[in-house]
Amino acid sequence: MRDNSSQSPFNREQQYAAKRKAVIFAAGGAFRRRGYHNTSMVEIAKSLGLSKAALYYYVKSKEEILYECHVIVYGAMDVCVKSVKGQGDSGLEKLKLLYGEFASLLTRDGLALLADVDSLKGDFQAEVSARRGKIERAVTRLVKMGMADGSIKKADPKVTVFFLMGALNWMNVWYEADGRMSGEDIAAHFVDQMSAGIRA
Amino acid sequence: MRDNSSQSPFNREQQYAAKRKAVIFAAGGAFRRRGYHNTSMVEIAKSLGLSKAALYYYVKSKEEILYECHVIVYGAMDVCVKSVKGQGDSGLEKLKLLYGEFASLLTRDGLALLADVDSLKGDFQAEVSARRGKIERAVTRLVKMGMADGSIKKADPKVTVFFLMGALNWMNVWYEADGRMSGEDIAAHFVDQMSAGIRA
DNA sequence: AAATAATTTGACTTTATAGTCGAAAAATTT
DNA sequence: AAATTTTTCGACTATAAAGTCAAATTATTT
Repeated sequence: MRDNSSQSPFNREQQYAAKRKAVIFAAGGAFRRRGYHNTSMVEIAKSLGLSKAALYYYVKSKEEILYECHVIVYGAMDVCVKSVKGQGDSGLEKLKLLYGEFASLLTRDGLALLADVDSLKGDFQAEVSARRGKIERAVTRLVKMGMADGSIKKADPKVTVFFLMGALNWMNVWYEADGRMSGEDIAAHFVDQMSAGIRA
Repeated sequence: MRDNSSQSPFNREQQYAAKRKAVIFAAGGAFRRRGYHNTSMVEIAKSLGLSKAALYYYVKSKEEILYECHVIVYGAMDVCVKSVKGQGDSGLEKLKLLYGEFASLLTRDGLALLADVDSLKGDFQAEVSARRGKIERAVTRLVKMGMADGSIKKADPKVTVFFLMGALNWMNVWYEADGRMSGEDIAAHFVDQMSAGIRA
C-alpha cells in the first residue's frame, strides 16, 4: 500500500479537482462566447469528450458551474486588489496598477467577467453580487482618493467607475486570444485610455 | 360609415401598431433588467395586464420581440449617425457629438443596447450583427479621421473603439432612470470621460 | 339590435434541456 | 486475478416555458 496521497498525478483528490476545474473552464468559455442559456450541458460535455451524465459527477448543477465561474474571477480580482496594496503614489497611479492587473487577468487563463448574474438564484446571486460590489468599492475608493489628492479630475465617482468598469466588462464580447494583439498590449492600451479619461 | 382611417385614436392600424410597440418595449425593458432567457412570455404578458396568448396576436414569437428590440435601437442610432453628419470640425469633435447622442439615447425612451445577440438565430442574428457592425464602422471611421487630423491620439483604432463602446454598452446593467442624475448629465459625463481618454 | 370584425383567453400541445439512476467500464488496491 | 473504488454512460424522467387554437368577449359598423 504505497501512499500516493500527495504526488500530483497519482493523487485522487487532485485529479478530481483538476477535472472539475476543466469542466468549469470549458463551460465558462462557452458561457462567455454564447451566453449561459445558449450553452447546454450536452455541448459542454461534448467539448470535453464526455457524456452529460459524467458532468454531474463533478458538479451539482449547471447553476453551480456559473456560480463557480464568477467566484473564480472575483477571487482572481481580489488577488489583484491585494497585490497592488501599498503600491503607487497617488490615487491615479494606484488605479492604473489595479486596472492593468484586471485587464491582463481578463486576457489570460480564459477568465472572463460574465454578465449572467441574473441567471443565478438566491444565495448564489447574493454572494456573487456581494463580491462584485466589493471589487467595485475597491475601485471607487481609489477613484475618490485620486479626486482628493488631485490626481484624478473631480466628477461623480460612481459614473466614473461605471464607465471604466464597463469598458472592462465588455471585453468578454470581443476579446479572443487570436494573436492580432497580445493580452499585455491590450491591457496597456486600456490603462492608457482609462487613465487619460480621468486624469486631472 | 364615417371614415376614421387617419384619426389616431380611432385608427385600427395605429392602435394595433401602438399596442405592438407597447409589447416590445415592455419586453425590452425586462430583457435589459433580467436578460432575455430570464424573462418569460407570461411575465411580459402580466406586466401589460394580458394573458400570454394575447401576446401572440401582436408578435410571431419571443425571438421576434428580441429582434425588434435590437432593430429599434440600431434604427435610433442610425438616426444619430445621420444627425451629426456634416457637424464638427475635427474627428474628435464629430465623435463627441455622436457619442453624446448615443449616450442620451440610451438614457431616454427605455431604449437599450441589449447584449443577447446570441439568442437570435439565422437571419435575425445576421441582420442584427450587420447593423451593429455598421454602427461600429461609423464610430471607427470618426476615430480614424481624428487620428489622421491630429485630434485623436494615435493607437489601435479597433481597441480604442471597443473601449468606448464597451462603456456605452455597459450602461444597460446599471442605468435606471432613478433621478439621482439626469440622463443628460450622464451623457455629458460620458462624452467628457470618453474624449479625454483619446484626445491627442 | 343584429351582424361583423377585432381582441383576448383558458386549456392544451410541443419542445428543449436540466437532471437522475442503475449498471457498465476503467482504474486501483489487495 | 479478485475485490474494491472511481469514473463514465445510455436511457430515462421532470420541468419550465414557448407556442397553438377554438371559443368567448368586447368593440365597431350597419
